[in-house]
Amino acid sequence: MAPAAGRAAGCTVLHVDMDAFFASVEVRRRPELAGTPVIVGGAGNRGVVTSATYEARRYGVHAAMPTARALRLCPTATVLPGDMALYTEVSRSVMALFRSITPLVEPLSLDEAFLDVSGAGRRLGDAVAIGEHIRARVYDEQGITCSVGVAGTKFVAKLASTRAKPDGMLVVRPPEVMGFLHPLPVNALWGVGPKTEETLLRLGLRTVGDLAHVPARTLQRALGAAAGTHLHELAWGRDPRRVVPDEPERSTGAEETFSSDVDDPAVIHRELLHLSERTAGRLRSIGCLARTVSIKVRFADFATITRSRTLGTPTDVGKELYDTARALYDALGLERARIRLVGVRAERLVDAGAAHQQLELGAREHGRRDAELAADRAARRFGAGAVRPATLLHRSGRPGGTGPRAARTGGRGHPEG
DNA sequence: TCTGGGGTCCTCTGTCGC
DNA sequence: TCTGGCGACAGAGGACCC
Repeated sequence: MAPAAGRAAGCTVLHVDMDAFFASVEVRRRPELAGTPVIVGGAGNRGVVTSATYEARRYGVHAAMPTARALRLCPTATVLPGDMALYTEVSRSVMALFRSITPLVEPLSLDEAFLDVSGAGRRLGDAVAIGEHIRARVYDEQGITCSVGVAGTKFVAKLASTRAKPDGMLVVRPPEVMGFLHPLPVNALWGVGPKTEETLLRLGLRTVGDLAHVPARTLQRALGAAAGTHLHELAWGRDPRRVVPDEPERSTGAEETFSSDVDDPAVIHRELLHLSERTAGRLRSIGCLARTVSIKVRFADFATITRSRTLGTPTDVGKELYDTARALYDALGLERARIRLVGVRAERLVDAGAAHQQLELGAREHGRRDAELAADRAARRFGAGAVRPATLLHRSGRPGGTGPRAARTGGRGHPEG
């Protein structure tokens, strides 16, 4: 492994990952919190940690941990609800910085991205120089730190940035890949979570090196053809995936956990309407229509089911998503079952521009969609929720604590690291 | 020590048309 | 007319990621 200095022959992929992103942005906004444990996450009885400063992590706090437990481990921590609008804005600036270096930027989430810098060398030097340049500029312009992994493949670059954290950079040249990879535990590999790790440990496979030295057939039998082949390839450092900018979205949706379990169908219906409106708004904002609508229902015992239906005509209209979502829910025939969470997703997305041209031929009814577009405009001007269906007017502040969690952290991901 | 929210991908199964 | 094989597709669920 090369420290930052030195040439980066064969290394054209950078993985850049912000350190404790949400928490770092909060500390930047409130400098008096610098050097103290800060947790960003839901503060309600069902909230979880979204991001934590390294000072909090020393107490064992980590992402996805219930906030209540995190506070037991680290009672002095400051808990903040999170500000997705701010994190999105910082993320946009950082991604714009990356794109000023190379057009080949593939964002993975708000706080990390792959960069292919094979074409940027003449201007800015080799991948190592570019990595240092990025780290300096992110700190100067945003006041937060990031870590960078440099390698010849995406997955080694990602592992390298993880090892470099916090506020570091690690270069893994092609001849060094096996020495870097093989001592790592199997769960370091992308795609190995708790279940797969358990299966691998049962086979006596503890390290990436162990995995590399069993026949691919063994892994395929244990994990399925795709996963087995994939992991075996990764264990030998083979990852042909290129850095691909502007991948189209495949689905979008919204879900809510109630602050206490709900058994009233009227409350569930109202929530499905709200989630359908949110999902439709997102579809319109990304210029897509959904061919399939799916719902998710999580019961009090955490058992989760999904149901889906493909529409005759793709849509981005909240009312149409809701009609399907409600029909799917009603078809479950749940008699006063205690429900913890409901969700609505729009799947098999198609480009709205192309689809609408076809819809013109069918002389579709436009009234509802026009009304929702007008609501979008009102929301942009006066704020979210400025216009909403009459049945949702009394949604907030429902008594009995059966509404969605009060302290929402929103957004995707735990920008950890 | 009780488990959020937004996603992607894969596998299995059933159905349908040929 | 019935049956089986096959591919395509839809639906459900699981695992995983951030």
